[in-house]
Amino acid sequence: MLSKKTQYALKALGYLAGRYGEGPVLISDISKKKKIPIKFLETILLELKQAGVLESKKGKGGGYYLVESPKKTTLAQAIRLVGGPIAMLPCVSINFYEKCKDCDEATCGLNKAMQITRDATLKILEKKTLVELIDRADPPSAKGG
Amino acid sequence: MLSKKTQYALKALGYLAGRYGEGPVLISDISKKKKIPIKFLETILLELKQAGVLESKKGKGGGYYLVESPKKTTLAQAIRLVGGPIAMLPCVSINFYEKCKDCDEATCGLNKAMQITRDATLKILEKKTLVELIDRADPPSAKGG
DNA sequence: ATTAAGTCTACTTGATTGATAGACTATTAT
DNA sequence: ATAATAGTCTATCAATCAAGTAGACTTAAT
Repeated sequence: MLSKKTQYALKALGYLAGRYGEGPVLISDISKKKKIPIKFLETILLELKQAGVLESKKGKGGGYYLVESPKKTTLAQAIRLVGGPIAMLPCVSINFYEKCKDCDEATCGLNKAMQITRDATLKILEKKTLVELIDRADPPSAKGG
Repeated sequence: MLSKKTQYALKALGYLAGRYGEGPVLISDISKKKKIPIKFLETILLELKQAGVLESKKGKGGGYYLVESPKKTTLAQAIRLVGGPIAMLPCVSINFYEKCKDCDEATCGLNKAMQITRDATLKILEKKTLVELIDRADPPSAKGG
């Protein structure tokens, strides 16, 4: 299960993806539209900025925006930025690998099964991008309504 | 990430799968061979018994054993028994479904992406069984060593 | 200077995780 | 019967993490 934080991050990224190219978007705007507690959202966006996917501008006319086109960032990348591992076990994680303390990976059946699962998951999440997260009920340049 | 508890459960099930048909296996045996804290293991095995996959016998010659052949229980079932959902989001879970409070599933891109991921994961975990978890370095009827 | 808006530090609260202790109950063998 | 064996139940504990909140601080535009 993805944490609430990760879910919020993905929602926020999806919203910013829909506003890509329109300049900075207010935290408060994202918070309202995506129903994310604003203070919590602040810390998440900051983290995403420090990770390099977002940029920000302070002061009037400020806000957050995607550094690159939404199609450049995959869902796998996005999840890892805030949510950590995608694999189901540390001994099978690519980016957060940790050796199993008490078992031999060469002979461990669980390890093998989870590796196969991880590969299948990654195959999907590395193909999908932030573009997928743009809400169809939330058009790119909505002016009215 | 699977919790420690779930990992322990899968290891224990794998061990019992390798001993299937040999009668009851001591908790202390599983604990030693799989390096699982015995008191923690007790609660896990009890849970698995209450879920119906294990049976137990008290007193001398007692222990735990699989109710059915290991090939009858899939990894998906095993994980759900102790670890809860397999899906990455509640709104996409089959066995632990919860409606998204603040978004419409019909138009939510995240929902769609996670559904596809879930299907791919399940396709694997519903095909693999406890047989896969039998340790190749831990032969079914080891007498020596 | 004033206002707008992001940034940083520091909590708080509650739940979950991982683990342990000890008493209790059922079974087997003597 | 009784002792030994082995699972069962109740209770607890410390540590961590998740989720959310508060408020002071910095930067930029007008």
